[in-house]
Amino acid sequence: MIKATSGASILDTMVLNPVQYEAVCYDGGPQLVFAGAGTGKTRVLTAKIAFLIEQKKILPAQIFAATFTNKAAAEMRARLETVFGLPCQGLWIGTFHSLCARLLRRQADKLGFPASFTIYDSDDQVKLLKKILLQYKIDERVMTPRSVAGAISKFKNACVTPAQAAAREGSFYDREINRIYEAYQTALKKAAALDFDDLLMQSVLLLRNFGDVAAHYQDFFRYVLIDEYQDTNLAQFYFVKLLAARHNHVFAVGDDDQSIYGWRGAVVDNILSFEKHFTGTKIFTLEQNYRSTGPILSFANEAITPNVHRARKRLQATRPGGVPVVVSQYRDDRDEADAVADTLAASIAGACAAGEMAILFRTNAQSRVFEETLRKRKIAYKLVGGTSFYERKEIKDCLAYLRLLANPLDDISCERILNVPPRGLGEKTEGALLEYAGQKQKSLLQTICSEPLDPFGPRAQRGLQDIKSVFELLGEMNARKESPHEILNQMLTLTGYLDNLENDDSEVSENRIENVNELVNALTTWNEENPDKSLCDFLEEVSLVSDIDEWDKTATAVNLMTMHCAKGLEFKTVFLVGCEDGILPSRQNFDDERKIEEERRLFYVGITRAMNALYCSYALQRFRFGMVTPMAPSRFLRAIDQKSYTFIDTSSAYAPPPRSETPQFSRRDFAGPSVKDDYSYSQETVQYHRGQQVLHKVYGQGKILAINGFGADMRMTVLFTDGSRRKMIAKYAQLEIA
DNA sequence: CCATCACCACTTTTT
DNA sequence: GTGGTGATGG
Repeated sequence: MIKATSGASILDTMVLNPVQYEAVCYDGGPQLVFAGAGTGKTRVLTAKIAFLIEQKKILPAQIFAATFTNKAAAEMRARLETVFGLPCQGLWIGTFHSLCARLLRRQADKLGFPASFTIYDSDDQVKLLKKILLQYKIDERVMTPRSVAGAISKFKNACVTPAQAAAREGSFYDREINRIYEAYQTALKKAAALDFDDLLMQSVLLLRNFGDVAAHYQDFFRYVLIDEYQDTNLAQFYFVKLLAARHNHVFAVGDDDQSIYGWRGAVVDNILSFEKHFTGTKIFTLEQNYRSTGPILSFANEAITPNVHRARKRLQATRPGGVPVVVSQYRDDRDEADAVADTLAASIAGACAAGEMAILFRTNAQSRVFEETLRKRKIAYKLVGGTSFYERKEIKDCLAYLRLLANPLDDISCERILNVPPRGLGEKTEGALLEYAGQKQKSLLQTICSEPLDPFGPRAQRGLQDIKSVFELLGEMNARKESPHEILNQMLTLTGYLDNLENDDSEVSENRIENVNELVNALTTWNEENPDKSLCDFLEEVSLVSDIDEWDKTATAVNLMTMHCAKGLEFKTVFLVGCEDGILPSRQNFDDERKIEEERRLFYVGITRAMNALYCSYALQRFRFGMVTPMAPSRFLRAIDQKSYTFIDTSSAYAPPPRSETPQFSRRDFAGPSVKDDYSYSQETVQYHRGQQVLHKVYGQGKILAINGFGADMRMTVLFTDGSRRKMIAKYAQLEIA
């Protein structure tokens, strides 16, 4: 480590190693910084901005810096402002999506959108696609809204417009998709809405199709900085290429080994062939890892080595000492959770604060067992992600009102609130309203507010009149620039939304009331912090928050999140749970070696979050999809030399259960790489047939309704005498023939 | 029109 | 366990 010494500079206060320092101060054109996990990437990026503002005298407003999360952006800005005292007014720093939204709001008219356009999330997207599929009379079994959404997303991530898509050769299915894509884009435009992918694609189209706009921004933005470059997609690449065309100052930071977003269109090739696309590129490689101890790093290096598609590099440990990585085998998911809780409790009582520890898993569904166990043990935890606050029904309802107020063309939001709270506007009225609006060539809300309501029955008229007066009042408030939280409060009163929830005394609605109140609070706070921002700004922020943006590092609770979510974070102690084939790697990626490599990178990302202690674990069976399923240790673990970790098998610590309860598979001790893939099961098969009366030791007598598969994979549905119907795996169910 | 219940299919990761 | 959908009765 050396300290920068060129004159009195902010850089002097930042401890940078020689490569970091060189990367920060280099100013000879495009730069690519390969920054392995824990090598000080954020530090370099922050220092680079400081260098540009302080040394190169670049105006903050002329720097375009794309980060991976809003949180990272906010932290960097705060650091620059408060620690270094640099004015960052106008600095373009944020996620690609929010930066593009900012750009598009300013130039919306060029693309034929109002500046107040709405941002549709995947939920809205699916709703809109459902409507279109219905219109086109396409059977949902042939094409689901989700699959179409995926296809459209693919187009947009590669910046393929409907016209370009239509010009391509393709199967009947492809042509159908193209038709829907075009209809979908038309519908979005009519609703003055953009989806997530549009934010990127339309920004590219803006620069591509409007030479003067492009020239302006190309001239204006002197430097373009991109973090996590390995996770950019084609649209983002085009955008960067266009934006930096004039000054050619591109500063990209990333790590191909941490590319984990291929499934949503990211192209690792963006980083791997950066040099080819930006001539005169200088490459910097950061390999000094300051985060993890030696044992964790060797484990990480070993884990990622099998990947073929990567730029060769190896992280160097700088921290001395360290305890071995622990790999543990458990009987089932509950045992795994219990053991993790034990270790957590011991650590909290000892050396490590709860907030410094994290449980990382592959899928959100895995969080459940841990939540239950931790709650039982009274260990405070914080679940990051899952269904985020803003995706809850009641919150989306409230936001739909606000969105509709900001953009009366948004029919999806209007349909959402039409009968929420219930006001007698059911399916029939909705259909009639849709029809009527179509005739009048207006949006739903416009029709309700400005057309005679005579064609509707008296009941419907009353309901529609309700909506009309609500929006007239809210519209006036908005026009008087009253604060968004007052508008929300007024909405809740006028519509009786809260009253409606209060009348329903179920536990769910109690929770919902709390959530709505939380929304009011959030909006109030936001309003205080951003007195000059509008309702539109709030809605945009809400649409673009990511799960991790909500995360608070200082909280004194154990962190639970997916490995994807944990990217960019670090914890003193990390539990990598559910390291099982079928989960990590996911079964759905078994057939594709490239996807397996991405799963392996995810495993690598998980490992490299750990600073001092890493526990990897797997269970031999776990409760999934409503039944107990046998599991085998992850192939990623099996590929690591057993000398690189300490193995603990707690599954054999149990006293052998009575014979009738013993699962009928041979439980082999895990023995590192020497173990073969044959986690075989004994052939002690019983002949079952449909309609047979059987006896279960917990549920009692029942009848076999259906049998699927055979041998070790046999599953059956059994109807028990208590009326319950259960799916079970034959070899665990231990059914006796009655 | 609305609330309720039974049944279904689905659970990879997310801006 | 979830959540969405469809049939049924109030």
